[in-house]
Amino acid sequence: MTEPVVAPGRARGGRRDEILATFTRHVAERGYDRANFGDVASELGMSKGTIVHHFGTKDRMLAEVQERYMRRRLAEAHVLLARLTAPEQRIAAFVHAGVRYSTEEPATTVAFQREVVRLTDEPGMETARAQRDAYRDLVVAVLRDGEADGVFVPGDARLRSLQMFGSLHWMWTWFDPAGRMRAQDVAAEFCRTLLRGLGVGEAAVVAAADPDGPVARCVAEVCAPRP
Amino acid sequence: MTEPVVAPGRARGGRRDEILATFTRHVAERGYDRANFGDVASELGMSKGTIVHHFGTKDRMLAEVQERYMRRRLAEAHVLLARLTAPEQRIAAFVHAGVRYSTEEPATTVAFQREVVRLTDEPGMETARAQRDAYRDLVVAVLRDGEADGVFVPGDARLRSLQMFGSLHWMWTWFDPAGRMRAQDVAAEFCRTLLRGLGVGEAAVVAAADPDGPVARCVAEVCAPRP
DNA sequence: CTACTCTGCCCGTACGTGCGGTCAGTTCAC
DNA sequence: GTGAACTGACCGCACGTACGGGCAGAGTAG
Repeated sequence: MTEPVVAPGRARGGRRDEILATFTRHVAERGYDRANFGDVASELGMSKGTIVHHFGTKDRMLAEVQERYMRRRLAEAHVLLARLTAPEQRIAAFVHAGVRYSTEEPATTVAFQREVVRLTDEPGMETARAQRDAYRDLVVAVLRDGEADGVFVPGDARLRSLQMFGSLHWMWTWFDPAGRMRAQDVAAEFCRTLLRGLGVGEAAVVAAADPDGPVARCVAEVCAPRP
Repeated sequence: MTEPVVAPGRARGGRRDEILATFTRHVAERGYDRANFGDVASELGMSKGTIVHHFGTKDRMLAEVQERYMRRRLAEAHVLLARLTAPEQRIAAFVHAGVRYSTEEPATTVAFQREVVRLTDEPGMETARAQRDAYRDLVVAVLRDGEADGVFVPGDARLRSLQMFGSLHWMWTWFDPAGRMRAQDVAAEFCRTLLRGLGVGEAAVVAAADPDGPVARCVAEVCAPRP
């Protein structure tokens, strides 16, 4: 699950990343409130104090998880937007990417989605909230552009983005990466229903949703686990 | 916010309902883990012991919240299915009803949606889980029927139901019943995108999604706050 | 090379607090 | 009398975090 970071013994940055990864997994499994330093520390064979030394408080640890996650997602989103230009392809890419994360980095994704609500009010989450809003704005802009181009039927772009994010963010409650259903097939089905719902023609829908099509391949390249 | 139940003093069933309502609101606002007996009790001007006397444990309180909520939703769903027969109308009714709850009973709805995940594993939640599954099965059945009738384009009915529930269950993170946006308009937009995505013809889509149309009116009657 | 110091990583413990739940006992309606 | 509603004091525990110190490696003066 957690790849060996650098080498045994003293790794660059110490065990900081290791702590963060384990904490993330615990948040994913039990939620933030029930995740605690003691369990993380004992699982890693270290002291609670070590965690405090590296991160200070629990809040900040969660904030760091969220910020790291959103930073990667934002970076990838910009690359995808640069490579794909058709509105329906761009939307499809967001969906494929959103679903893909659930298998690629299940722990981080679930941890993020479980605790997004803390972005809205909790102090210290301003950065992560801004990142999340920026991401949503990217999607809204694509929906507006597509609408202006006549690719999507007129409608409320913000509501549509929320409808789309809802489907994706809810996945953590039912999707099992180890289950029978493949992530790509979920993405394809979601894409088809969504794009068709936006008024995209059937041929373009099928092409953009295809789990082996150009959009999905592009997403696979961009979102590949970093080397 | 909380309507005066019966009369001051000794109400039928004691203050049990009052406790449950306040607890529900606290769960909606802070989540289950951060909701505690002390705050509920002091807000109601009673002792913690009273709450324990009525409900035993915190788990059971949550279970009762979930079960009451799902019981009402299931009852209404059956009425709606009896009154509406066209697949696209039935799906639209589920969406309208789902959105409507967010304004009609914000506390209960948010409390339920925030903590649905506990239905999957936590013991003592079997009843609520069964109710939730039954509800989802109703939707899946409608999707399958519509598919068989040729109203919906072929696809994975279970995935589609999850896509739909995702959009609705996510609402608690962004929808503000007191905000500018009306629930009915959210429902209309969601309906339009979803039904169109299922392959329903444009005329039927517009009719079923109309916030003042027959489907919405039917839902309003059935889901009216009980007298 | 040696000795000394500085610094960042890490440990173990202890403290304070908040919370779920218990219990013995009181009040009150019937 | 009987039983339900209710109280308030109390317990035990889990958890976040503060704190003091240990230890190894880098830098530096001699």
